[in-house]
Amino acid sequence: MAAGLKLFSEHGFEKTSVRALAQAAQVNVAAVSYYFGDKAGFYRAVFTDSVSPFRETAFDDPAFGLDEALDRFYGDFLEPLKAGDDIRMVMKLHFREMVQPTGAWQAALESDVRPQHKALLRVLTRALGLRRPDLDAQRLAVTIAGMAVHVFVFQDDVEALCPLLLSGPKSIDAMADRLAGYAMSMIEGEQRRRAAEIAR
Amino acid sequence: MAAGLKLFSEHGFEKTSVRALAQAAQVNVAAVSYYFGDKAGFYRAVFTDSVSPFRETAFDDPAFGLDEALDRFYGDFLEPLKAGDDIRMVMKLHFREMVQPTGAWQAALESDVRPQHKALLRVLTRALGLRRPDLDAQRLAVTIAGMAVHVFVFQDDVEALCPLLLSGPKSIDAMADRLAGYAMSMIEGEQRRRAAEIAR
DNA sequence: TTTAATTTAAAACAACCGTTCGAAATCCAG
DNA sequence: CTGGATTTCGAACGGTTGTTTTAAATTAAA
Repeated sequence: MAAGLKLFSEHGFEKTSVRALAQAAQVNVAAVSYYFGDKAGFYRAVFTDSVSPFRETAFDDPAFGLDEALDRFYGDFLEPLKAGDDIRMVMKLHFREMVQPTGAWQAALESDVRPQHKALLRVLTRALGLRRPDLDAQRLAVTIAGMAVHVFVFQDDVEALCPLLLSGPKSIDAMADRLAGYAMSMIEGEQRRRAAEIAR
Repeated sequence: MAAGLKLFSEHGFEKTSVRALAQAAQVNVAAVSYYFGDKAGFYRAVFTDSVSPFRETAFDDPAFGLDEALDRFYGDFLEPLKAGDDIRMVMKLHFREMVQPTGAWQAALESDVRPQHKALLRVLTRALGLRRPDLDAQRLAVTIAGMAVHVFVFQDDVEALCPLLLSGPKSIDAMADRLAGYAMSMIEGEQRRRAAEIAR
C-alpha cells in the first residue's frame, strides 16, 4: 500500500505499471491480482485507505466567533502540509483524481467536500445575517475554500515562483494565518457591499 | 490538431492512443509519426499551438487605480471561460499539465505565469507602499492570482457544488466582479494589518 | 505524358500492459 | 510428522501500445 501511494501519486494511475508496483513492494506481480482482484481494485484500496485529506472538523460550531472559525478552517486544512511526504502524497493522489477522474473522486466530492462546503456555507450565512445562502454567499464560500485548495494543488508551482513561501511548518502556519485574515477581510467587504446594495 | 486538443484535454496524454487520434482526425495512424516525429512531438505541437490562456495584459499600468487594475486582471483572466468549448479545452489541457507534468508546463510557467505574477506583484508593492515586495506581498499575490486559477481548474467541481455559479457569461462576469472585490478587501485588510504591526 | 517527390495506407513490428495459470513453497492446525 | 489450505513465484497469455516498414496512391513539375 505504501508503494502504491508513492507510485500512484508520483506517476498517476496509467503510468504506474503493476510490475513497477510489485518491484517497489518487493512482491510478485501476481500479488496485486491475488489480493485486490485487479489493478483498479488496488488503486481504489490505496485511495480510500489513505486518510482523507479533508479532515472532518467542526469549525462551523456557532459557539466560535467568525475569526476563530476561519482560523480553524485554514489551520486544519493546511495542517497535513506540515507533515511528512506521506500526507503530501495522499494530497497529490487526491488532486490528481480531480484532473484525471477515475470515478473515485466523484464519491469523495459528495462524501468529503460537499459537507465541508455546506459547513462553510453555514458559517457564512450566519456571518452575513442571511436566512438561506444565496448566490453571493456561494461565491464567497467557493472562493474561501478555493484559497486553501489552491495552496495544496499548486504547492509545487508556488514554490517555484517563490521558494520561501511554503517551506517549513512556520511558513505554512503563517500562510494559514494570512489566509484566515484574507477571508475575514473578504467577508467584511461582502457585508459592506450588501449594505450598500440595500441602501441603493 | 483539433482532434488532438479534444482528445488530449478530455483523456490526458497517456490515455489518448495514437489510433484514437488518427480515427478522430480521419487520417492514418502513421500520420502522427510522419508529421510530428512521435506522439510526444504531436502533443507538444498541440500544446504550444493552442493559444496561451494567460493573456498578456497590461493590467499593471501605474495609471490605473488599484480597483481598475484588479478589474482588468480578473476580467481578462476569466474572459476565455465565456468562450466556447475550444478555449475550455485549451485550459483543461494546460491545467492537466500542472498535475501531470510532461515538461511542457515548466516552460509555460516561466514564460507565461511568472511575468503575470511579477506584474501582479508590482501592483501590490505599489498599493502597499513598499519599495520591494516582501514575503507577505508574495503571499497576497499568490492568493489573488490563485483565486482566478482556482475558478479555471475546479470549474467542473464548482459547477457540481453549485450549478448556477459559473453558468453563462453573465455569471462569469459576476464572478470576476466579486473576485476583484474580494482582492480589494484583502489588500485593504493587509494595509491595516501592516499599519497595526508597525504601530505595535 | 513522364517522372520524381510527396503523401497515404495497410500491415507488421517489438515492447509493454494487466492478468492468469500451474507448480512450487510456506504455513498451520490435527 | 502429516495433510490440507494458503501464499508465492516464474512463466506465459492475449491484447494494446507507439512506431516502422513497404508498397500504393497522389501530387506536381518537366
